[in-house]
Amino acid sequence: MLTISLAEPVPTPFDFEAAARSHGWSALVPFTWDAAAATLSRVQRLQSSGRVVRLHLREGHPNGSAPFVAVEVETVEPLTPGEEAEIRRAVRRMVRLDEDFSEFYELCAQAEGWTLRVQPGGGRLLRCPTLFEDIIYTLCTTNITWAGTKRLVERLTALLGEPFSGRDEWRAFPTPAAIAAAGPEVLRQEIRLGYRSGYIWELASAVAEGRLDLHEALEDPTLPTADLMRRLRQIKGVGPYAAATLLMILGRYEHLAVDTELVSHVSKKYFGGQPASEAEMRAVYAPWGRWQYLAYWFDAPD
DNA sequence: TTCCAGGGGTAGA
DNA sequence: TCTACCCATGGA
Repeated sequence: MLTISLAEPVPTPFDFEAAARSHGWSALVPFTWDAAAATLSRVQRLQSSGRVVRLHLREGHPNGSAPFVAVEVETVEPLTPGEEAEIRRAVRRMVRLDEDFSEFYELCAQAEGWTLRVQPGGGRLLRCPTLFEDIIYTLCTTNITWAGTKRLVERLTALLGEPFSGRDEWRAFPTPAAIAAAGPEVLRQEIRLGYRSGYIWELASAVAEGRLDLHEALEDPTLPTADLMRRLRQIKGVGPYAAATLLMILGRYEHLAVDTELVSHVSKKYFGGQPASEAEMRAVYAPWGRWQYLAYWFDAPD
């Protein structure tokens, strides 16, 4: 077994722990968060080669040099340059090293009467290495408790994910091809994805067969958000909540994901525990414009 | 037993 | 665009 160390440069300010932990994704396998070591780990199957590696990310502690994310790669064989490049891209995507939050920070500094829990360098919400994985995670958060979401993702990974170095307990998130090959009945009866089974199987099949290129269709920074929203809603199983969540994943924060958590928070904090209409709830965060998802996300409970 | 969860599709208006 | 109604599963 080899351990290869990489250092990925980060923008300033940057808060690694906030990036890893502000979003619930870090609690979904194959992510694990080690609080004592402040380390985010993930078993990862590299798309370029099919090799499965383990990644361990933590904050670099430079002596006078530029800050970085320290990446340890556990691998059975040395990495090719292509594999190393893929890992660096995955790290940059996961903790959003290429996203500019300066306007959001300025708004936070000027926002009187708001108590947003954002530290300098915060605001980054963890993503998966690929959009496909983010979409499956998101579909597993609809109409279910958070404990249920964790169970679904655990079973999906345990049954269909590829193990790292023969270790059953360390499996990568399943590929579209593995989910497609399993078929909707396995998803329904063994992984117990319920009514999500058909949606997830359809999406995985479309990606595996090359009928849908998620990166090409949805990760185009020049595409207007309204068009992105339309494309996301064409995915079966993606409704208003999931689409807004995925727009957040894509770095577009102008739509609120209205779910029971948001309803509960807004009712308690702004309406004295009384019910409010969706329009009234949206109006609370409307002043934040294209940053309203983050304003809600980091809004202090009371 | 019943309700409902970090909702969404479909049909019908 | 809005509203009923149905959809699987599991915890409370």
